[in-house]
Amino acid sequence: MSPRKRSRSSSISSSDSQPRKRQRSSSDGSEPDKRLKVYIVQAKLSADEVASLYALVDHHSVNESLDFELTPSPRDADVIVTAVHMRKRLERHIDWALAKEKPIVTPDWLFNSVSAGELLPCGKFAALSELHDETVHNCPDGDDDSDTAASSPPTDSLLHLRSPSQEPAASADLDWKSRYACCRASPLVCVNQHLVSRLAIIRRSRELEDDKISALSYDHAIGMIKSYPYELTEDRLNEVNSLPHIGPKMISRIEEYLDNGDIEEAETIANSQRYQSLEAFTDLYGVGATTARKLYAAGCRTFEDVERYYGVSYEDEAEEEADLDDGLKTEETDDLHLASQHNDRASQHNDRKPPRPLRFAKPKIPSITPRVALDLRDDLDQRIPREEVQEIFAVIVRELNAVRPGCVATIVGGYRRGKSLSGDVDIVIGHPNLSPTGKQVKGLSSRLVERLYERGLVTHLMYLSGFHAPDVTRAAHWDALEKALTVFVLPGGVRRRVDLIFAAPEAYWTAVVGWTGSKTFERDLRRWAAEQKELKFDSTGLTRRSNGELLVPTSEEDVFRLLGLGWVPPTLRNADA
DNA sequence: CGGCATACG
DNA sequence: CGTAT
DNA sequence: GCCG
Repeated sequence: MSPRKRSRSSSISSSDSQPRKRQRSSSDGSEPDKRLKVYIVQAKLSADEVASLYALVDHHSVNESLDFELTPSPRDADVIVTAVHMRKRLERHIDWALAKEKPIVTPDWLFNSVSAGELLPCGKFAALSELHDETVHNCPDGDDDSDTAASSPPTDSLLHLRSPSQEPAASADLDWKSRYACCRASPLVCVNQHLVSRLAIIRRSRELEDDKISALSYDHAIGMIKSYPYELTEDRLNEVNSLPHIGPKMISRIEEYLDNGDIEEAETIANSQRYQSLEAFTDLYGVGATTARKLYAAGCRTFEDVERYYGVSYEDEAEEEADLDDGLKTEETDDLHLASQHNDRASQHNDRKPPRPLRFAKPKIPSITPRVALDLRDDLDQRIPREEVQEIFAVIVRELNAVRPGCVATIVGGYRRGKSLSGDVDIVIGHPNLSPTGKQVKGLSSRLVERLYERGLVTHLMYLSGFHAPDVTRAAHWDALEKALTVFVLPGGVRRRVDLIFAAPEAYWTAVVGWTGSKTFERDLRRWAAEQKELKFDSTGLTRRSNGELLVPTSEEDVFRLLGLGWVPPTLRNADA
């Protein structure tokens, strides 16, 4: 019942000079330095909103005049933040009786409180009108006086929130002439997108033909053009010619494009049987460029050929199969009772209908085999609309909270960069309240995946990992990251690739940055860290090259700060074609 | 002329 | 060799 | 294929 009164004002913060405008009216003083516990209902929040809110709470968890902390359970919360506005919807996350005892506010309350530098009255931010009065009464700011004082600067929080379209201003020191993609603004679609798409064909061909270095050069050139802010014309050629990563070869490509509206080699490649076949084969999970070339060399041109190839080889031709199997991943993980691999003929039957628990053993989650990959292709090659990404995310968050309440999750990958259609769903899951070294982190991945499998939501497990730090100094954090690459399906839906990345608290923000992409953006982040800052950046974190010191960012912006980089919003990290 | 991101199964 | 960004 |  009693709303927690914050009584902390003895801040070490130097920026604390400003007297608090609004004193705790009823400072019962009994509460010693209690931080304001915030529970965030993730439902109906976009990945960016969740990330922003988390950043906000996290950033203001120490050393600020406002100090928040995340709480795993709504029961312990001093305030509940949600974008849900309907009772029914909220009841799926919070018991109604409990809800009546708490202030239930919109994310704007948090944002505006932070910009105002004080806890604002809740009245204007009640998430459910039905609970307006309770919210006002339980508000952690002064006691009541609902909306009167809210004349402050409430609206239009300066802080970023909302959908990816309403990003915060990109920082001023972005420079489209930089040789690092992480210093430039790369929109999803650029003004010279058609040229980019032509170069991307050549790039892809180089990759399929195992010319990685040439492919890399095209990646760099494409990245430069993606962030070049003007439409390319003859009179801009000089300028473009002086850009990093644009050399003689690229310039000649561009000139040809300006002259003819296309690039001949790109056309030729795109029309070639070989390119089309290789491209198609690599759509199969587990088939990369090398295997694709092998299949082509073996005479395959279409999926039917591949189907026949594997089908035949599985039934009858053991020898021929051995060759290709080398290129297809298959290893058993004991942890999770993976189904036996394709080498085990007996497992071939259970492809399509997974969740049939065997009587005596724990159910085994089917893993990837060439046969499975062929069966999954029809589903997995369909792209995923943003709405469904959110739906999948909601389900995962729901199940996650059943397995371990209080986890924080955010959608990363292409979705976060603003793509309207995604190839898969990438979710970074944090454990804000688990101790870094605690065992509670470990195994969360398998427990969640098992649960999803039992409920028929996960049909296959392509990959599962714990994390092993390469560095001795990180021995204590050897389980800082776990990955589960799954095939996920909503009831009656299309099967989708869903990647779950579990990050220990100290690795959370680097994991978010690392998994938001794009690929070229990430490579350049690492190059920048190494070449310009003597830092090492990987998904587990940032380390100082000299002494191996692990730097722990407290927000996504902090990652950029620590790297000495200006902020690049996720939607401007689309350095790839 | 060496290097090009980084790690894991 | 494959996977991920 | 381009950079330092």
